Amino acid sequence: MKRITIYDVAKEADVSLATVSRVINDSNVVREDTRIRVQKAIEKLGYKPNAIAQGLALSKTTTVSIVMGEKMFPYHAKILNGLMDVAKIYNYNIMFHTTSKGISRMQDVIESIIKSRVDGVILFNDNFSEDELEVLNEYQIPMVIVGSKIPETNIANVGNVYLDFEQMAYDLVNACFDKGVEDIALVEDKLNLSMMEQLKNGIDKAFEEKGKKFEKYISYDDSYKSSYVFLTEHFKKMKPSQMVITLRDSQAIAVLNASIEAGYKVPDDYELICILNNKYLNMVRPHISSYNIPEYDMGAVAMRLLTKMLVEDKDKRQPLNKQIEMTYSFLKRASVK
Amino acid sequence: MKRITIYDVAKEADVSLATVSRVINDSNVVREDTRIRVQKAIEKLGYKPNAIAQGLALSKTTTVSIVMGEKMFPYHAKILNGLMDVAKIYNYNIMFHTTSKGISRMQDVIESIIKSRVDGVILFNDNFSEDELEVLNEYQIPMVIVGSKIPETNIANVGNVYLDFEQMAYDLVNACFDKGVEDIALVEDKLNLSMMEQLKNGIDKAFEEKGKKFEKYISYDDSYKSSYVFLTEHFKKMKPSQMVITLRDSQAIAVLNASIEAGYKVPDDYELICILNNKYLNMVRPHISSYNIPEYDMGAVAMRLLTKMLVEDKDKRQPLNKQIEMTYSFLKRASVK
DNA sequence: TTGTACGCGTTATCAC
DNA sequence: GTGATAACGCGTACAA
Repeated sequence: MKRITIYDVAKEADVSLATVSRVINDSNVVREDTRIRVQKAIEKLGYKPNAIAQGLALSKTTTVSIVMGEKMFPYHAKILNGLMDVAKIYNYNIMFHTTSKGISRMQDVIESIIKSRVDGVILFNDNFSEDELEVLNEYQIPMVIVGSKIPETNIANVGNVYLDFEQMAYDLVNACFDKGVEDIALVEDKLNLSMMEQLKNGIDKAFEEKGKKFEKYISYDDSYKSSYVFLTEHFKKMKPSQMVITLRDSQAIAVLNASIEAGYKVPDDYELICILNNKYLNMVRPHISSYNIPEYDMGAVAMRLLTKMLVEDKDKRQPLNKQIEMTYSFLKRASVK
Repeated sequence: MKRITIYDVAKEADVSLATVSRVINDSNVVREDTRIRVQKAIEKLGYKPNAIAQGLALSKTTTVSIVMGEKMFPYHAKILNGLMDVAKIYNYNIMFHTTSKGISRMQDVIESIIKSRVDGVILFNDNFSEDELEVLNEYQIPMVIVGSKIPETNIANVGNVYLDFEQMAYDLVNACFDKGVEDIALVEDKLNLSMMEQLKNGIDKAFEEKGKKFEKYISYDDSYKSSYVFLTEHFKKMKPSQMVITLRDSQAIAVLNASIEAGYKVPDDYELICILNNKYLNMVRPHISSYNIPEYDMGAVAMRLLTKMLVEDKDKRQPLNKQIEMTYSFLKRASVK
């Protein structure tokens, strides 16, 4: 079966291809009866415009790339839903790229993004360097980084939709101080080191202001099969801090299980908070406290920001605010007093 | 900054664009010194071939679409990893589409797949009808369906990488019968009705062969906030079956929590199995038994099959086996005796 | 080995 | 309102 083109439709409807093109693109200069004739021809032949040819002719692909660490999949699910839903509204196609840790595959991803001539890029703040942003910037590809706050940069055309995790941690620690809780631990998550750093910065700052030094950053090397295995050992030797903070459910539940099996009780012996919320925190006993993060909205806002950036050139009325901070709230559950 | 094209490179290297094209595509007919000259020009100008134009010239986009239900993201993460890794090996780009339940957005997805002129499609066996496959087939788009077994179809160009969930359930129930366990329940999962049906078919078949009828299909309507809420009520009124089977972790953990809180003990009072494995099954107590499903491999095999199908026309040596059944094994954990 | 010219399927700018 | 025709950027027979 021959791929049918705009020429075939033109012949079938006995018009020129220009007219067919007009019908496709809803140009209102075409007479009603010819429009109908063309529509019928399109129907009859099952014609679908070739987006590739359109892309070439318009220098616009109506496609945006999304780049995500391959292990972050389950954790970014809701953000992705937000991204996809808004993309659908604006009729954007999505090219999806994953980066694997270790070997810097980010280079390859960037390469294919540039070759694909996508109109814009959404980056998760997992794993990329400023240099890599610089490359995308040279090729004039607008991008939005979603997740955590990125450092000040002089790269143009970069948006950022974020939560201020540093502030979150800072406030949390100060709230602890107010309650007289000063023995605070933070469990490392190797999957998202940039977020860990921001949390740690916030905690450090709070401690410093108190004239103290934060020293309970719980880290472990890869020789442990899992954080649970490590923590089981850990709690044999020492008791949990008064307040234990983790980033993801896995670490939180590992802390909970390991400590319970070591004879500790939550929240009587210590309190536990997991920064990133998900349903599993409610499936364990006691339920683990967390933060209500507007994940879906972050995705939706990020994609909407990107679409705005894509039309910014043509539509230079007012400067676009490209730094959007999202808000959160604390979800108090049984794991804290 | 002007988008630089193959012409710019040609001028810079003082050759024709044909030669540049040859260098890009590793044609070995080009002399070494001119190749180097061209390479240098490419470097200097930062030229990246326009994949859109290539796609138009070659009628080939080197892109495949992946279609998935938007809620299935966390559950298909590993399959997706397999898909992405193999796609990367073959240098395929990925267009990502999600379908939402309710309003049949699948139509829109198919529309954009056709327009995009992707070379092939990977479909998760979540939510699509035979009619929709038929449309893709009319447009000659090779596709591979991954997940569960699809019914016999006379649609050409369809591959299937699957687990035989019906057989799995059938074998499981018979194993129960052998142990004298005949009171078996299956908890519904509305997120994946096609898999549920296959499981139910297997159970029905085993019961029928025993001259009995399977009647404990535990279903609940959407008025319940969650399966946990429903099950909490449920176990107040009746005790768990000897063997409870669920599809996903959420239901399994809901059963576990609700039953424990109702005073039952696992596996003493009843046994529990969750078909789809994941790490959370090991985070609850007791650990929930499950099946070891080669998810990553399913993705990898599916993508590899698709790439083979894409070159099949040119390379018609032997018929390709497009029905690939994957194997699984039982993961016995503390939730069974 | 290299260059010329055409085709890939559209959109947009002209004329008419 | 409609129809030629030149882009868009590249691959590739064919010619040189």
